[in-house]
Amino acid sequence: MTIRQPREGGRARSGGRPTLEEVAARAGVGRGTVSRVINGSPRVSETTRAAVEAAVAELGYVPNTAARALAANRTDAIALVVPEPEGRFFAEPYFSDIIHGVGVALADTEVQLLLTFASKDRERRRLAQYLAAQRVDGVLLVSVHANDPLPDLIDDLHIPAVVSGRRSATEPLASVDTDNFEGARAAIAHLVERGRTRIATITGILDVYGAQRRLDGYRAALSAAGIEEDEALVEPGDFSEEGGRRAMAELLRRRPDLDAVFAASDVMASGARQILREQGRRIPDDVSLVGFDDSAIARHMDPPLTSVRQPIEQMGREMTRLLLAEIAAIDAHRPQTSRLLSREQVVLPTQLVIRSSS
Amino acid sequence: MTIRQPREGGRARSGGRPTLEEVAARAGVGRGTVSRVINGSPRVSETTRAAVEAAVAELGYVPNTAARALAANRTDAIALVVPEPEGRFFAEPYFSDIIHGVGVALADTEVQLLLTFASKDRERRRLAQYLAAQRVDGVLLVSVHANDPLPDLIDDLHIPAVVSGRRSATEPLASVDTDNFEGARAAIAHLVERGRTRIATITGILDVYGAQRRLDGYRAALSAAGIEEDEALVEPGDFSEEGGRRAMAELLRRRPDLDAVFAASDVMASGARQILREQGRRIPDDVSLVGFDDSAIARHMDPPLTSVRQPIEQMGREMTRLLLAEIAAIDAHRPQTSRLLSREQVVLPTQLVIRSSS
DNA sequence: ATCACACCTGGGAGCGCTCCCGCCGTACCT
DNA sequence: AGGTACGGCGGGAGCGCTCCCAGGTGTGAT
Repeated sequence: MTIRQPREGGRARSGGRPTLEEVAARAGVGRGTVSRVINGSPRVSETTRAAVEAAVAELGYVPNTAARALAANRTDAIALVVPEPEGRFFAEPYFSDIIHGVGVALADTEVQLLLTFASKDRERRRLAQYLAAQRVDGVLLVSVHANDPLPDLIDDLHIPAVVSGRRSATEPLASVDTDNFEGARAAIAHLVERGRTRIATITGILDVYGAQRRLDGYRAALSAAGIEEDEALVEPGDFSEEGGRRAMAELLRRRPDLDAVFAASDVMASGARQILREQGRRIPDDVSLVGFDDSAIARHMDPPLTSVRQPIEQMGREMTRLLLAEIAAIDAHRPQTSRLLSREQVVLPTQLVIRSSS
Repeated sequence: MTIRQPREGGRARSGGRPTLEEVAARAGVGRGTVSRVINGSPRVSETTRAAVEAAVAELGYVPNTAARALAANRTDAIALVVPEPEGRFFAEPYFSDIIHGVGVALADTEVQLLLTFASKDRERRRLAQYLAAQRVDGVLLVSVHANDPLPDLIDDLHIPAVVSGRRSATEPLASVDTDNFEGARAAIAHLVERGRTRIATITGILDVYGAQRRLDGYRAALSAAGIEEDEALVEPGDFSEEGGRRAMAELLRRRPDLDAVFAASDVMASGARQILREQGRRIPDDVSLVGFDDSAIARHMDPPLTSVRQPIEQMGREMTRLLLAEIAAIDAHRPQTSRLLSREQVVLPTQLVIRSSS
């Protein structure tokens, strides 16, 4: 007969960290009780709780997340998935604000945020694997294009998810979006009020639903003002500065008499401004310029840019709130209960910030 | 006698994902064999391997990371800890490049990168908890100040860690750094060569070791050139644009006759340039300007900025390489083996990129 | 034909936790 | 006094995996 040696508690790295059982022994209680204290269950007497807490403090006990995840089937982590290359991620203040909002919403929870990039196809596949391996309880998806298969894939995996910016009018996932239509409409109405009549627009990438909605708002406002549409005044951009320059040059070529430009992003407005300057147009005397996002660029532009503010940080907060709610809902569900997830669609208002460019 | 119902496989969320056991049954082999195949062990016959792989594919099996982490005591994840507020993180191209390098080094591993911010004290504590909970196998620390307790804390936890930028000449942790001294020395030597003699410097935050080294290099180069030191030509900045402006103004006030400025970062150089312009100094005719980092700012400045390039992406790669090596080393160690971690110190060379500002 | 040895393989034990069943004791009712 | 709740608690079972031992099978040497 062979006596098996106990396995030496995993790898050397475990470094002899205390376990639940050790805390229980120290406090003179059972494992279950310690677990209840750790998880804040009310079904523990005050005295016992105090004893356990003392033992936890003395031993410097920290629950092992892997064990907890395995036993409870939850990870207390959510992922923010960015389907863009790192470069763009860092370039756009948008992401910084979103993350900040998420951070705020997570501040008084125990939930950890993971950042994941998934621009290339290979990374996509890895991400799918990652999610299937149940490493997170839910997913926040930002900057999703209309034809991106990722959201549906995530949905198929039955992983709670919230997207920022609907992909279409009938977004099947829970989403948080800003009122792009109304924001654009207000911007144009403002230009009309200023007496502008030949108002051009540089659109975003139109397979992004929000960009499409901004264009819709532009059109609606013109028609409401009784101004006839003119396709020569609409030029697609790609949300980049270079795209803004290109589109602006093209618009000026086609309609040298334009008297206002609505760019679907501040970055594009900045590009447009360069071209206007180069061609000797004064802003706002000759041409009014309005952007979208109200980013730092808008405030620092010369002249300061009128822009449509999106409450991006709030979007981050809302997304997180929705996601945590979805996760909680699933947790509460027993299999027999019918699955009526909210799939809430939140639309946040925009606000026109008027500066001297218009 | 009561028959206990089996526990229904955790929560509803588990969504009936296949387990190792199910794959084993399907392939007609034992658990151990499937595990070996999944982990690429060579001790499996070709036929068996094929059968298992088929079963894995059919069932769409993905190993559960929590279970694996618990059993093997490793998570296959590392954390990049940024002890700065999100804002600065996004503002500095530095981080973007580091992350890119890390991504490259991780590309053909199964290791996942987590991004963590820990600027405020509260976040620090949470981070410590997080790390103690063994959620990552190791930590990359960037942008560490000399007096930051975080690294030592992490070291006490016996978690493998690599810092970017030593905190002192005798950094106890493994580290990757650039040769700040030599970079600064070369920049000054270049200015001397250009015939400049009254060379000022705007330093970084001097409790950052790298900033101190740049100042040391500045001094060494001057003394090597036989130029007498003049403390009126040294003004501390804080790595910000505003700090650069402030320091430049102060330098011009004290020494209106200066003929060159070496700024310890491109951002500060950009601030300095504004003040030089405002005061009517021509660059480089009246004053030569040199920066540090060779960031995008340097290339886009008017005139383009001479700057010391740091191989930041390579730093990210090196850091990751060191960290993975440390983790592997610990993994291989049995407790009885003495702990001789390398604690390697890598110093990467810098390169002076000469443009028209000098 | 026998033995030694390699190579594969199955499955027990255990990682540290959560969940839940059922026991114990006390307080309250009849 | 006995019965009945109920809050508090202990500990068994199990989450899905890895590790490792022992056993089986096949090969080549004796």
